[in-house]
Amino acid sequence: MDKKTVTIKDIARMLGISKSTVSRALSGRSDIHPETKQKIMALASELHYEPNALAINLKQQKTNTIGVIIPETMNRFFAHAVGGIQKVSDMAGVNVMICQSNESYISEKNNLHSLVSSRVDGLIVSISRETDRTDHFKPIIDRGIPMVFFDRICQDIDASQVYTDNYEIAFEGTEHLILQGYRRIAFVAGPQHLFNSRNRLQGYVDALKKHNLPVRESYIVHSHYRSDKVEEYTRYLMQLPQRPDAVFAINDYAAIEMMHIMKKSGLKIPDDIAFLGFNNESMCRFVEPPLSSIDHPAHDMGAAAAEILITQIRHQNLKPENRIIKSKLVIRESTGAKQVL
Amino acid sequence: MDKKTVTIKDIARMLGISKSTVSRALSGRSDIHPETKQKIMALASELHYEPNALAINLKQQKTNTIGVIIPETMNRFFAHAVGGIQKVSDMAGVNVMICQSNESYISEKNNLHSLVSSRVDGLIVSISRETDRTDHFKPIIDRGIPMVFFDRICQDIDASQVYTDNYEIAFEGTEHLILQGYRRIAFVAGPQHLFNSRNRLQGYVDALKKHNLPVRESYIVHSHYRSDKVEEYTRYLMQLPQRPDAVFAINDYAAIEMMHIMKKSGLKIPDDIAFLGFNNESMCRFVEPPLSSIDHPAHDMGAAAAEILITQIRHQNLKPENRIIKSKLVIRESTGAKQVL
DNA sequence: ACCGTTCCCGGGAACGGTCCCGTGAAAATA
DNA sequence: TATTTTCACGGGACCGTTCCCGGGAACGGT
Repeated sequence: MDKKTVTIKDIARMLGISKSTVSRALSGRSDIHPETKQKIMALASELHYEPNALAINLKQQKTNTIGVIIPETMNRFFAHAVGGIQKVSDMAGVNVMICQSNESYISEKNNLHSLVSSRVDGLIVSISRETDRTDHFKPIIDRGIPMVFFDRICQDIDASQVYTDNYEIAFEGTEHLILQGYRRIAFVAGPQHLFNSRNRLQGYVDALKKHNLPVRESYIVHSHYRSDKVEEYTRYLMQLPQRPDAVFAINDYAAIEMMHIMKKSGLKIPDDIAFLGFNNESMCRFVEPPLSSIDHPAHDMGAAAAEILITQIRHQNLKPENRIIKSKLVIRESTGAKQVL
Repeated sequence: MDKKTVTIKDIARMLGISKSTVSRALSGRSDIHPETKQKIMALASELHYEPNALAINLKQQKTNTIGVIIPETMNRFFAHAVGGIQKVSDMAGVNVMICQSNESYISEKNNLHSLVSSRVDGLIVSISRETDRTDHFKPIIDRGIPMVFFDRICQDIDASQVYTDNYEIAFEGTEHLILQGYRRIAFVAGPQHLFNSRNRLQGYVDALKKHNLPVRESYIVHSHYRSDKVEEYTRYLMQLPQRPDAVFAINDYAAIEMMHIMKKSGLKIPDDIAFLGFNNESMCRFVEPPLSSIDHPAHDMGAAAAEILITQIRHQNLKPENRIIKSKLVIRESTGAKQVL
């Protein structure tokens, strides 16, 4: 019934010894008589002693904790990336603090300050869709705090980056649609200040060019990653004079919802129109028809980011590393060959 | 290029004043000359001073942070619950540290100690599927640290609880199937040491009894929440001499995968067999046919848990509160009326 | 008997803040 | 002018640890 939390000093007092000795016993250092250690350990566990991490971290000048800032925890891609981060961190015995920016620049900045204030040993960041500058990261990197960006990276900054071969895979996906016989391929793009989105769009454009297909502005939809706009731009695409016969969407959610709307309007998939998504969410397998998608290695990216960060924390002054994780095109029925009329 | 992090003492030295004064300026207290304050603030922002949260929290004996332990961040239910927690916490200006137990008792215990060591002001917990005892929570509650359990709650402990009306909604769901004409209703149950799972199963059983239907053990599958067993028990149910004509599954993932397997085997849904899930995941709308489900108010539960916890932190010694959040049956085509032969 | 080691342990500064208390000067009041 | 009040700031203990340093006891070797 003692509301007071027990400290090392309490244990010392109760045992009539100094706090130095207690500290030695609890932190498993040498220079301690086995019997004394035994007594200390026994009392500590009896009193449910919990070391004060704040005091330890303050004294040690490190927290054994890494900070993670992602746009959204509810987004499956980031949830899986966090899974990868956690897995690697757990094995290395480091703690993880997760913050979400809710796709807001202000929140991202607040999270950043909060984590730095908590003296995390390093940071893993995937920037928000609003973030179009990097001045908030600069002073932190200058301070020597290791930092790794992943997926939504920041090119113009001197830090490690983990990302996928967006250009190549977008090219490959588009080419797949072309080879299946589709010619009027629409593209649902992400925010163009993001490195990823730009690269994906470029991959799409270049694949069209390679096959001498026209690049029509009207076929490129700017979704800004907003799920509440899907219906709007789906209707837009459907009522174009030359309706697209394929859609390459920035993520599976958009693709699935578009597919659903078009199906209800009587279009046959993949005969009338094909769909290709991004992320390879588990539900791709279960929708009708199963959705082809780009397998975006979220878990591996998170794991890679954590690996790089932890080695950078352990070995000072390593130079930034860029690591590219390969994506994979997963073909299902939604991009089955176009019906030849 | 100064690797050293700047402290309050550095600022004091550079300005030729005492650290007390600097502290007063930065923490926005009174008793400070405006001009002095101005100078301090200017230098602080120039040097990118970041207060050391460890030192502050150590001195203040509180961290303004709550700890959250959930089984899995990748699980959409918990991801949404965390969303609710974050929302309420953000508005109240408190930080959130999230840990996942990976459905393991050991990890849960480690997370708990880690958070208590970090001196969180309170805890929100949803226990792992392995956790069948509560002795690790007791000493923490005795210490006076506020704690709120949600969804996967711990009945035999003197702490606040937030959960849904599992019994009632399972009853209602089962009754819905019966009223639609289904008679041989299988149930995919969760681990029976969990309060929720027991209540849901009981609701199912009582609904059958109310309508004078037999409760057959062979129709009750124990999934232990393991997604890798779905195919196995689906096959089991399909080859029963009296194949079920409806399945009430513990979650949507299981329901959707079962539906997929049965469809491939040529069964018609909902004519041959109906499906009812749990959680109302977004993909329920997009599968074929759309899956009826129980809308489990994840976000609201998280928000409620955070609300209760924060008021308990702010006002000492409140008595534990139990809050029940209502679930809702969402009817779609997968439980359309049974074909009358 | 003396000295060097080894083994345990205690004292106390330090980590970076907060906050109580004290104090000198200026301002207000008598 | 003398006294009180206000204002602005400094000194220093404290939060709970770690860790360096120093020292006494026991012990072995000469």
